[in-house]
Amino acid sequence: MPNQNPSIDQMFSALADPTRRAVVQALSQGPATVSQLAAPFAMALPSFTQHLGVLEEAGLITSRRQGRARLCVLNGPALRDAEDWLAAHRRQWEARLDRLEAHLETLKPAAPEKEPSDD
Amino acid sequence: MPNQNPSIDQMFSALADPTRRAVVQALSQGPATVSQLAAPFAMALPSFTQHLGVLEEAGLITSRRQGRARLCVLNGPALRDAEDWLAAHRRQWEARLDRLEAHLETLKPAAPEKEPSDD
DNA sequence: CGATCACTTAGGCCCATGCCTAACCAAAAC
DNA sequence: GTTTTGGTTAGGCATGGGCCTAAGTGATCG
Repeated sequence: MPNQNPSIDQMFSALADPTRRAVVQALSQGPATVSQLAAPFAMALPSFTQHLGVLEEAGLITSRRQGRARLCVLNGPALRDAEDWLAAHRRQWEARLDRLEAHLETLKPAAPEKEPSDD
Repeated sequence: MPNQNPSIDQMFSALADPTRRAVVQALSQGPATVSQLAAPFAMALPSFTQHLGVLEEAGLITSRRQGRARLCVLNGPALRDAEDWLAAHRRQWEARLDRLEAHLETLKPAAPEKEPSDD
C-alpha cells in the first residue's frame, strides 16, 4: 500500500536515483506494468521492484493488481508538492535579490554595499 | 570548489536531507556564515560542514572565504533546474490526462474505458 | 607572540541503500 | 493438472551516508 503521509524527504530521496527518475519519466507517458517498466533496465527484477516500492512509499506512484500483472500509475500531484517546495524557496531567494537591487539603487552615487555582486 | 557540472542526481539527493533543506531555506533569506547556519542544529560542526559540502557539490550553494569565516550563498537558478525536471514530467502527466478525458468525451454515450478514475 | 576563533582534516562507527541469487506463489495458458 | 508467466519473499553482501571525536590550520585579537 502507498504511504498515505509521504514526507518531502521520501520524495526527494526517491527522485535522487536515476532508475527511479526514469520510471517517473516512463509513467508520465501513461500507466505500465512492472515488467514493462523493468524491461529497459539491466537489473534483476527484485531489485527493480524494490525501486517501485520506494516510489510508492514516497507517494509518487500508485499501483493495482490486474490479473497476474501489476499496473503502475504516476501520481502527478505528488510531483507538484516537490515542485512547490523548490518554487517557494527560489522565490524567496529572488525576492531578496530584488530588495538588494532596489536598495543598491537608492545608494547609486554612494559607495557599494558589503555584498558585491560577483559578475 | 563547487561542482561545475552538478547532476540532477546530486541535487535531489542533496535535497533529500532535512538538515540540508533547512540550510537551503535559511539561505533563501540571504547569505550566512557556516557557524551562523550551524547554530540551530544539535550536531558537531564537522558533520554540519559535510552537509554544506554536499550542497556545494550539488551546485545548490556557493561559498567564499571572508576573513576567517566562510560565507555561504544560495544558488537560486540551480533550484530552478530541479523544479524544471519536475514540472516537465508533471506536465506530461497532465497532458495525458487531458487526452484521456477528451477521448472519453468522444465516447460519452458508450461504455467507460479500461482506466477508471479512482475518485 | 600567544591565545582564540572559525573552521577543516583524518579516521572510525553504524545503519541504510542498492544490488544479487534462490526459492516461493498465484493467475493464466495449455 | 501441469507448465509458464509475472511478480514477491527471503536472505546476503558491499558500498555509502550521516554521525561522532580528536587533532590540525590559518586569520584575528590582546
